[in-house]
Amino acid sequence: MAGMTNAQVAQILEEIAELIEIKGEISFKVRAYQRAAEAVAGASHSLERVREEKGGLDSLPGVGKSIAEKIEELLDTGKCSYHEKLLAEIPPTVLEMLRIPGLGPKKAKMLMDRAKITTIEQLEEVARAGRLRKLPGMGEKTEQEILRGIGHLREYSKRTDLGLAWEIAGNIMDQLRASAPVEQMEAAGSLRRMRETIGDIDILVTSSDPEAVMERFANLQLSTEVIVRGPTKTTIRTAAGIQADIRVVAPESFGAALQYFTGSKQHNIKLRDFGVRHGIKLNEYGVFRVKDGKETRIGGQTEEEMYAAVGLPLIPPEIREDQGEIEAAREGRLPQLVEMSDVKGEMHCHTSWSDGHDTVEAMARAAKEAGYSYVALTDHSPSQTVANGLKVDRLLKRREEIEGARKAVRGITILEGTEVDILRDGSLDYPDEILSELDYVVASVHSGWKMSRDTMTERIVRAMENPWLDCIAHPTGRLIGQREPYEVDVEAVMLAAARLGVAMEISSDPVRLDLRDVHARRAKELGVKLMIVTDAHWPRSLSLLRFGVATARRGWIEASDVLNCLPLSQLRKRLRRSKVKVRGT
DNA sequence: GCCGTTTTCGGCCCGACTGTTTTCAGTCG
Repeated sequence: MAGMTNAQVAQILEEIAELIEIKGEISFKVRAYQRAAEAVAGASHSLERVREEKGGLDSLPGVGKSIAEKIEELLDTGKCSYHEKLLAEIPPTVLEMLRIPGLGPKKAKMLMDRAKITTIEQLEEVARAGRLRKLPGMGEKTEQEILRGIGHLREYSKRTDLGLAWEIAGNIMDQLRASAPVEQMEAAGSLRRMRETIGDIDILVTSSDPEAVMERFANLQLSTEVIVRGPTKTTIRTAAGIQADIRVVAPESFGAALQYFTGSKQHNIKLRDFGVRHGIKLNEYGVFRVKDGKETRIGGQTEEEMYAAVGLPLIPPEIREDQGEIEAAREGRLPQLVEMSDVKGEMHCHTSWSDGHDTVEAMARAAKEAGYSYVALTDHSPSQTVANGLKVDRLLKRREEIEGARKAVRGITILEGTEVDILRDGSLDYPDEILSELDYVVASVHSGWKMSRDTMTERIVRAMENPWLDCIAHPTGRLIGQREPYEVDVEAVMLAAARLGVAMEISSDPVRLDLRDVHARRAKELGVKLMIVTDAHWPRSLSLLRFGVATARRGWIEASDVLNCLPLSQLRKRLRRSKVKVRGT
């Protein structure tokens, strides 16, 4: 049993694409592997399940006979002989060289063939010696660009998390609005789709004076380097490392450009392909009817026009990932995605009784100001000594304070909750009689991360069998860019949640986003109800909700799938504990 | 290598910018 994850298989397919691109295979073959890699990475089932139960591997879009065979080999043996054969010709260090901005497959091949350069270190040495410029297609500027690119790669090799990218983009747009002649302005790209990490920030504007906008953008305070400076496009590197692009487009093309630059690439390819079949051409300037070789412009000012031209309703940016959204739009079954305003209460936050930074009353007031009608205070349980977890005596003292706050803060219901630890053996960190007295119990793993996959899965499922457990918090424990998820069979946990009526969280913290988008989508299929929460440790973190809602939207989640979109009375009836009480009394 | 409302063969999205070029290839999104 090789036990490869979808992500691992996707990475190998992606590597095959890069390797054959360096070899000089036709671009369509390269794209076929890239497309297959994306389909695998975005699949909502494990590849094993797709193979056994879901119509076979070649049912994935972009996966045919040949690639399906390679995936089978990977699943069965953990290796792919084609991949290994390619790696014997092109060392993996050459793939690392492709990460250098401005260095693509063609130059990599030339470097390998003409100068025996196969590592970043060799490349750096040759460039520093001023010998790179003597190679064909290279010059002094390319040499410098490559040296800069190597430096940058070392400094900032990772994508930026959604939270930071959102902040920087907001900052840039605020400054431009205040000091440049911009009219319409929107961030496009993966930021608009709210992906969990962002490669770079894309901003689109309309302006009567593009040059002034370019100039202002290039000179923003957070710009550390101007990488491209054209009449309608400028790219800067920001102090945080992430690059930002701005493009000025004509007002009549704003919708077309926004659609185009929002992507995803695969969504756009499919949409264009769909357009071509209807005699419609879409590009970043507009949408055109093509007849007898002549093009007539029929729209482009708004995104709605772009989609309408091919007979589709507007598809929300978060689901433009070529994961069935175009087909759904065509058949009139696009989901009505959950919105911020649908969320009626916060169901996971902390106070200064454990590791939060503010009092019960302050958190309640903050939740009320955020527009909520209820808030569950879920401080940690005793095992979380580092987080000042509450032993039973302090839990009871907190209860008194909550009762006081209920009188002091009107207009919001304060729920007495806990985030109880799931101990190593799967038991919970409070006795049942205590858990039964609370309004709400969310449980999570905070210790013993390095268990085997099976043991961890059993541990969590066992915890869920406790009838007082209402919800599982941040189910995979990952911290994006900092800590890998613990080994756990998410599918098995979700199946247990469906069986037992336990809800699962989407944690909105942009470092967590856990459950992630594809898991949320699968949870919905299985009938698992979700909670979108912030896990706030101080009042201002309540605003992180937007990232959790975005993640839910990326998972095709509707308000009816989310328990804390319900009014409190209905929420209470849907909590797992309500069923215990009915049976028990 | 994949795919099918024109197709089981012959297509496959397309434009901007840059650098190194004497007219265009490579990279990027």
